[in-house]
Order: sequence, then C-alpha cells, then structure tokens
Amino acid sequence: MYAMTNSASTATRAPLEIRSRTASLAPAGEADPLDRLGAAVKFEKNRTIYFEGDEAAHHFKVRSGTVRLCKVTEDGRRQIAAFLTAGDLFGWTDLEFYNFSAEAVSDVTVEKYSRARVEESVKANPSLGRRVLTLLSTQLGSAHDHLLLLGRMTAAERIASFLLDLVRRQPGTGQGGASIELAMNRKDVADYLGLTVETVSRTMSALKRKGIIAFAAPENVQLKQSTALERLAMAA
Amino acid sequence: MYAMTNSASTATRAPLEIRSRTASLAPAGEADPLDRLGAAVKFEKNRTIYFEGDEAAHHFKVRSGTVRLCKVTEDGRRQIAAFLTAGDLFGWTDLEFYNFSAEAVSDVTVEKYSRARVEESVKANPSLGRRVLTLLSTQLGSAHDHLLLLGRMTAAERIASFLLDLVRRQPGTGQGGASIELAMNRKDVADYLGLTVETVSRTMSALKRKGIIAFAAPENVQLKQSTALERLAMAA
DNA sequence: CGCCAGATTGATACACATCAATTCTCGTGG
DNA sequence: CCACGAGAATTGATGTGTATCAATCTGGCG
Repeated sequence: MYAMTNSASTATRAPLEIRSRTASLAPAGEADPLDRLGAAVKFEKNRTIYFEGDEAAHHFKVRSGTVRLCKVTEDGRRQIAAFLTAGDLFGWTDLEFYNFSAEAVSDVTVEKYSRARVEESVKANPSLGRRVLTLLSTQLGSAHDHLLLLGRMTAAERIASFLLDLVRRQPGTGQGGASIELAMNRKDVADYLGLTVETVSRTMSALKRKGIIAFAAPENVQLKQSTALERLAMAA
Repeated sequence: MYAMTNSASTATRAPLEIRSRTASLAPAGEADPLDRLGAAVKFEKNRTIYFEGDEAAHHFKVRSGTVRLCKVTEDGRRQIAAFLTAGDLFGWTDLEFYNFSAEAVSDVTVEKYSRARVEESVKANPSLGRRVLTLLSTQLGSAHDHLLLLGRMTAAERIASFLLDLVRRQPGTGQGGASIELAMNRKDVADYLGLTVETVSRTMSALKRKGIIAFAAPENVQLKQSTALERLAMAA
C-alpha cells in the first residue's frame, strides 16, 4: 500500500568536477567569510551530494542551482524535507552521520567546507558559531512548519503554502502577480508535500481553473490572486 | 474539511508554583552543570509552558512528567512535533520567538534557564555551546524522521514506529515483552501521528487482535512481538 | 450508584491514491 | 523546418485508507 510507482531516487554518487578554491568574494550579495574556507564543487542534475548515513565530514552552501534534502524507504517511498537555493546552508549537523541525503535537483554548484576547518574557524571567530546556531534554529522551525503541513493540511492548502513559500524566498517581483520558476518537477513537489504527482497536478489545475494561478509552462507558475492563495494556506 | 472535532488546545497560561532555585544535583542521573543556572517550575496537566510566538527568553529542561511541543491552526487542527520526558531539553532556539508552543501533558516540573544567563555560561564554558549544537542537530534529525512518518507512512506504520520509539526512549525492561506507560491520551497520539483518535484506536485494536500488543489499561501497552512491530515500522 | 471524559466500535463519506490513457514539451535527426 | 520519440504532465475512471458522524463501552470519582 502506498507504494510509489517510479523508482524514488535514481541519483548516483560522485561529483562532476572540482573547481579548486574559490576567491573570497561571494557571487552577488555580500562577501561571506565562510567562502575562504570552502571549495566549489559541481553536481549534475539528480546526482547525490551525500547519502543519509554517510559520515558528516563536510558542511555545504548552495552557490547556484537547487538542492533537495530527502529520505527514502526501502520500498521506494520518498520524503523531501527541504529545497535549498543559492546562499542556503545544508549538512551543518553536529552528529557523526548525515540523517538525510542531499541531491542536486538541477545542475548545482555547492561550496564544500571541511568540518575540521570549520571547527577551527569557529574557535577563532565565535560569531560563526552563533550563525550555525541560528541556522539550526531556523531549520528546526521550518521542519516544524512542515510537520503541520504534512500532518494536518489538505492538498490544496499544501500546494498554496508551497507556492507562497517559493515566492517569499524569491528575490521577488514586487507584489501583484509574482512569477515562479519551479526548479523541481512534479514528483519532487509531490514528495515534498506528501502527495502523489497526480494530486499535485490536479490541485494545481483546479487553482488554474479558478484563476488563482496561471502557467506559462508547467514549470512557470504565475500567482494571479495571491490573496486567494493566502486564504487557502492560512494556518498559523 | 479535516476540521478537528474537539477544541485542540484547552491549555491555559500561568505556572502553578515556583520552587526557588534548585540544588545543583540532578534528581537521579549525573549532576548537570546546567542545573546551577536554572529554577524549577511546575505546571499542571494541560497548562501551557509557553506559546508559539512568545519571546524566547528562556530555555528549558524536563525534570519530571511529559511535555508536548505543538502548533495549532486557527480552525483548531493541531500537530504535535514532539513529546519530551525527564532530561529532555526544549525551547533552545536562537531565534527571537518560539516557533511552537510547549504544554504539560501530565503534571510536570521543568527546569527553566534564562537565556541571558545561558549566554554568559556558554562564553565561560564552550562545551555547553557544543552541547546545544548537538541538541539542535538531534532535534532536527528527529523532525526529519517525523516528516517521513507524516508524509509517507500508513496508520499502522505510524503507530508501530511510535510505540517502538517510546520503548527505546524508556529505561526499558530488557527485551521480550516491554511494557509502555503512555503519558498522553489518544488525542495527543493522534495529533503526533497526523491521524484521528478513531484511527489510532482502531489501529491499536487491530494490533491487539493480531497478538502483537496487549493492554493492561488503555494507557498501558505491552509489546508482545516487537519483531512484528519492527517489521511494520520498517522505513529507513 | 450514576455521572462523565476518554476510549472503543460501527456505519458511512470522501480525499487522495492507484491504474490507465492521453496530451504536452522539448531535444534530436532527417 | 518539421516529424519523431521519450519523458513529464495532465486528465479520467475507479479503489481504498482514513476521516467523519454516531453510538456504545469503560473506568475513575463525587
């Protein structure tokens, strides 16, 4: 029962290329002191960055592209815990092993920090330690929001919350009628929201029929009436 | 749709009594250096220790009893993120506000630490900072496991996982035929597992009919065939 | 002894999953 | 430039796991 039809994760190991060390300047925003510690690594779409259970020897930051954090059961059911985009940190656990896998949703470049070097750096610069604390607190908060979504919300509410989350995390084109580029396919969305591909598709079509959203392409969603979406998403 | 029948949280504010400062010795286990920072506070069953959105001015540790962390929607749907028992820390966020409420499942005593004093103490003793990091990492891991449970598991699998979790966290009476005292009622279990009271009840009755568990009372569960339970719980 | 909240059980409804075709999209090669 | 093929997305028909609605049962307590 509830067996997923497709193989949940066709991701395979191994990075694509290693681009030595990066200059200390961040691509767009502010320069990040972390950057002088890291090395840029690229992963092709659907490659695994690390596996659940791997020794947690590195921490990461997304430089470009989208990363998903997920867990898969023996029988192929998959739950995605988060999607991460440029600037987001992941794999910053203090435990010995990663408790979920990280995979490239699109071609991605990540900054990879050796745990040992980060430790040192934290000793020298306590503000970094604080930053990690804030990071984990934030991630824990998101996870708890996600629990409410998975445990208690309807399909329509889940989709609405998801879309609104994406807009909020986007640089954002003002207000009236934001446009979202989905980096992930419907299966990924379904596995993030605890639904099936068909339900995601049907629910989005229903929103379209109601004039709440529109599609330029399957991966391009336009919010026509974000207030209607917000009403749907409601929840605390 | 999916509206919960009963009012989700009848918890009300205000602690019961304040027992000045505690001695520096932990009740049973090892002495905890934290204890010299804290004050013991008691809460009656169903009282709220803090609300989601309250300013996060304190961190806590459970001394005795059971605490639940939860979120409630406007229309009364509730999701419980965790149950905490003696020795468990909660409310250790680095953010300005708590992102979930903490409530007393039974009469509880908690140790309450002022955030400011903890900050100081961390400066003096970095190992405490590390401990908080480990705590948050662990909680994040649990939350991710919980996501998989809520997003992708059947009622039977959720119940099985839940019961096994409880046994593992218990001092534990050897192996063959552990006995669990549920501190929480069926509604709490349902809200933790993303189910209804009826489904929890029916699923547990089914397990009983199969001889996998047995009840001395509704709140006393005995694991007759924990291997059968483990087979049910499976998942990574 | 009777009340009442919590738990269980039963009957039924429905949201979403499953199974099964289309239809769309886009890269590739003729 | 357009036909072709393959994977992704959508749509349709149907099934089912769990919610909902509704008693009934149980155990603690005044």
